Amino acid sequence: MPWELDSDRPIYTQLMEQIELKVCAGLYPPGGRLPPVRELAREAAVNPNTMQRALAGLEESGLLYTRRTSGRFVTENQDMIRAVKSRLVREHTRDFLNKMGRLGFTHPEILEAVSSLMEENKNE
Amino acid sequence: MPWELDSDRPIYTQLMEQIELKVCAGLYPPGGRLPPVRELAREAAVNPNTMQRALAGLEESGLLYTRRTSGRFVTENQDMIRAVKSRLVREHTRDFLNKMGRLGFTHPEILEAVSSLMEENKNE
DNA sequence: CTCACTGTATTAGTTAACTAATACAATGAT
DNA sequence: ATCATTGTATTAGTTAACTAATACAGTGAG
Repeated sequence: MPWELDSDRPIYTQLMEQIELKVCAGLYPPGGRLPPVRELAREAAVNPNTMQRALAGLEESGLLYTRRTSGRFVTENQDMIRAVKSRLVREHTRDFLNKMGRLGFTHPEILEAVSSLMEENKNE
Repeated sequence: MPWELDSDRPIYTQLMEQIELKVCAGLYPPGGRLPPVRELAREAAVNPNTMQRALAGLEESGLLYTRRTSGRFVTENQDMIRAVKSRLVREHTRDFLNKMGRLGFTHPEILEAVSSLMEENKNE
């Protein structure tokens, strides 16, 4: 299946986010090998150069590393992965609180809104 | 002060969001007149054409309307404004739950994360 | 009437993102 | 040794977003 890509932000940014997410979720386990650039690009329905750029970005941050001719791998450093995950949690939560706050919601009201939407989607 | 603009998404989209937000928050009250395009553009530190595009978008959705030579106004239809606000709340909450879910968080864990970040920022 | 102010339209130019099509070098299996 | 596979680099072309600089038309106050 093609990846969920939004047309209103740079593709390579979204690719970085999605790969980061897959690593945090354990879909690409620590030390594990990723599919080749060309295959990832095909999978995401994206030009290989774009995927290459996304991967290079994640490599810069240390989450991935390359063995020149044998493939690209997830870091074995589980602490780093945990740190990325924590960062994402904080960012998402902070952004959410910020957006709701700007809409005039108080903290208790926010909790209420979250709970009620959870109730609605209990089945998932 | 210049508006909070992110460089990784189209400016006019962000302008639309921010104006929408100001309307929902009552900063631009129902039926009220907005500042002229040129002034809004100056305020946001953006080219007038870009601001014009954003405003045209919001007009298309019905949230704003124009009296050709005397200015641009917020709709008097308070139900529409309430509807927009509800939509935003739902979208933000849904997105947040989705992101946290992908990171492997259960519903109780999400509530916990929100509460704890609220505690941290009680002062705001 | 005149003039400043309103929204709108047009034309041109810049830049970044993305696609496309290759080419190269290193490795490892056969 | 050969050859397919790996990541990487290069060059070119397209498109959308944004800026820039004007020009136009209607309105309302003086």
